[in-house]
Amino acid sequence: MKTSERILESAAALLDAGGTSAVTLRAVGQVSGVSHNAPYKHFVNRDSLLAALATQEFQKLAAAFFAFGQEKVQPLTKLKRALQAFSQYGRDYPGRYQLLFSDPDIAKHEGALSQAAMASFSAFALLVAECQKAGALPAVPTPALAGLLYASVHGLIDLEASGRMKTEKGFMSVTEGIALLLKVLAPEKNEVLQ
Amino acid sequence: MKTSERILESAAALLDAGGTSAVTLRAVGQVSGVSHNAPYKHFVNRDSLLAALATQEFQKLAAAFFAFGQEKVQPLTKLKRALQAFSQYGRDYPGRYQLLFSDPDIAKHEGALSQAAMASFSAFALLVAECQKAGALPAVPTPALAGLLYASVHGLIDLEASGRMKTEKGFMSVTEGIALLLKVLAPEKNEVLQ
DNA sequence: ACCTGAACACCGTTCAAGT
DNA sequence: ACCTGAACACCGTTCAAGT
Repeated sequence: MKTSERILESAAALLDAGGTSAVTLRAVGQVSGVSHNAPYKHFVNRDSLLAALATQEFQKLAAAFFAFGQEKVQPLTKLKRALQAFSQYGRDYPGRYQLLFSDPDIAKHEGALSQAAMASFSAFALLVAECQKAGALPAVPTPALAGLLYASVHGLIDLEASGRMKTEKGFMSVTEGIALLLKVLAPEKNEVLQ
Repeated sequence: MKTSERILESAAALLDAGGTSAVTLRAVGQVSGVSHNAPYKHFVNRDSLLAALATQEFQKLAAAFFAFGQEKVQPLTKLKRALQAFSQYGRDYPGRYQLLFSDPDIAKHEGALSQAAMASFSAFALLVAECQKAGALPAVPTPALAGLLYASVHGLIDLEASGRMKTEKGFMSVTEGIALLLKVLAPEKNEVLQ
């Protein structure tokens, strides 16, 4: 395994274990079995290392969305599975999820990272478009509908993780939120919601 | 003006100008006209200073939501104004917004901060409940519906800021997203959407 | 080509001392 | 009670040197 791959792997592990502040070049070096500035031989600096990691993760996400599109099931089932996998990713890899979707420094990057992020959203939008064609989602502009779904699920994941939706009376889970959203979005409510 | 207030004000300014990493105690001290460790006389450490700032901001947000509830207009108009103000806050004070809703270290805090965050969401949920009573929103459980709305708007703000919803074909604005969500949520679609 | 170790500037935090 | 300045450990980054 190449050193650069080991460095990315170490960074991902540290990120999920202790958040972005735990990803110090010294810790990355130690976990990877190299010195604290060996990473500079593979990435221009710490920020660039994190950007490379984010790019890789966005590519995985796009591939996962694409794979759901290939399954031989109803379009709405594909979309539900994709949404489920999306929220599961946020739960399993909170550090990486935060890096991809809520890190302002990472968000500034153009080029490969931005391209990979766009590709992820485009792959997701394809699933939405397919549902619309099948009449399972309303015939509004696809980018708007896909954006709303993407944003809502992200918001649910983010707020669930931060506990910002708790009240005295109750709170909301990501799964419930997605179910409610799909329910209100269904053109024929009684048919789609079992 | 008390030193502790000046410190919080300086921290807020630095936060919006350069993100959380720009809020160093040395910079806060300099902007406040005190030494780099005077903050320790008012807050136990840097994290606690940021938590105090977040608490203050959540209280402002809760007060703003409450104020919209007092206006003499239709319930749905109150809600729309509140959502509009919410997204405007995210645009005007990106650093503070990120601190309140997407900072994992801040999210861990219990006590006053957690209480203030819950109070903000509760105040928002009241506006949603009023819309439901007036028949302007569906009669599903209020925490679920309020949570979905809160999460969706947060997701739209967050993804718009990070540019994660762009595609080759188009992208989505917060305002459009809110409008679309309220449109699909309206029980009598034709009536509510003008 | 890839890596190491020393060095530098910066930061959070602690501590002794000042009014 | 409130503040300051020195000091310490840690971090990103640079640089000269090693294979």
